[in-house]
Amino acid sequence: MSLLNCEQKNLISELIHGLNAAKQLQAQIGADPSWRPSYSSCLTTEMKETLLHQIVSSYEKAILMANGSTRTTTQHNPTTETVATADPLSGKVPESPTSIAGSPGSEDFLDGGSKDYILSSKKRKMLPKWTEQVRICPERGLEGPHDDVFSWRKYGQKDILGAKYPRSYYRCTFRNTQCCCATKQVQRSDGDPTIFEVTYRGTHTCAQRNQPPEKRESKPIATVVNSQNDLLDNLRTNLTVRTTTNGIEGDGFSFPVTPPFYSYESINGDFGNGGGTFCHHVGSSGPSDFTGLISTNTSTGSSPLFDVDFHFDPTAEIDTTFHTFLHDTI
DNA sequence: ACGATTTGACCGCA
DNA sequence: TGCGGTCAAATCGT
Repeated sequence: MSLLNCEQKNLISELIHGLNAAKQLQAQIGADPSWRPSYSSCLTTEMKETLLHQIVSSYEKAILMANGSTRTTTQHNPTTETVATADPLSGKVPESPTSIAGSPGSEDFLDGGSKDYILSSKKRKMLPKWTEQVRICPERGLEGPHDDVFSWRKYGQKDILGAKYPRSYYRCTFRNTQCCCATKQVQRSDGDPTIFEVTYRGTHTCAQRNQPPEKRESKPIATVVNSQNDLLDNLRTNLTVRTTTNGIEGDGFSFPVTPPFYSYESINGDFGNGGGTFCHHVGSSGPSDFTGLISTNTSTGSSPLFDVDFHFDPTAEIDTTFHTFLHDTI
């Protein structure tokens, strides 16, 4: 498989990941009671907000991947933090998560043994990194936040200086078989033992995320109370969606920087300054169709990443909107 | 037998 | 040189 095709595959996977989160949210709002009924009993408002965040994260990662796949150079940034703040189109662009993680077929994974470790040691620093604070449900016990939908394999544990609890290291179960180099670190909070800080590195390139959640090994016992993704936050800030109707350019909008990302508001197309909502309420008379160009703000102008035919229904729920995006862009 | 976990050792970086 | 991250052999569980 070529690198490009692999990145396209990952892009689709990312979008599907978001779709699955949207479906879970759909179940929570009662639109689809058949979706994981056992899961709903443990969900709180915070968890629903988390699902919303997963949707926007997948959406943003997909955009970032699409941006990365359009470039032919393999410029590396020295640190993850630099990646998070780089201008996606200025030439100082970060590797897309897919490229950073190393696609199957890239030189990272053609090497084995100690050489792979030596190489990955440097490249690991360039992996996208974000941290979530996960609170375990007391009724499920204190065995740890093994709640996310991916299958992880523990490969180490360390006592951390100044920390009351040891830090556990996990990698994707399919690291070897599917060249998925996603890792996570889990450490229990000193202050509140019911809270685990989970630091993720790299995005999953394995097939896990393509599977419906009920088919994965999943123990939904935790509630994410806060999450941060520096890379995607910056991308969100720099994103603007330009809209046109019948070739006439309309008001653009940006993605909100602070939650609620998806709360629906009737703001009649005012999405300026990043303070609007994702759902574009074109008017009060009903559903409207228009074409959206997703681009990034740069000093040298914007380059469209997608030509997207949106169909926004002002009465629709967010998952419908995201679903529409998936169907219209792939 | 095979996969997952544990744990001491090793390595790179600040 | 100490700390964090990872390796890999030993051990455990199914």
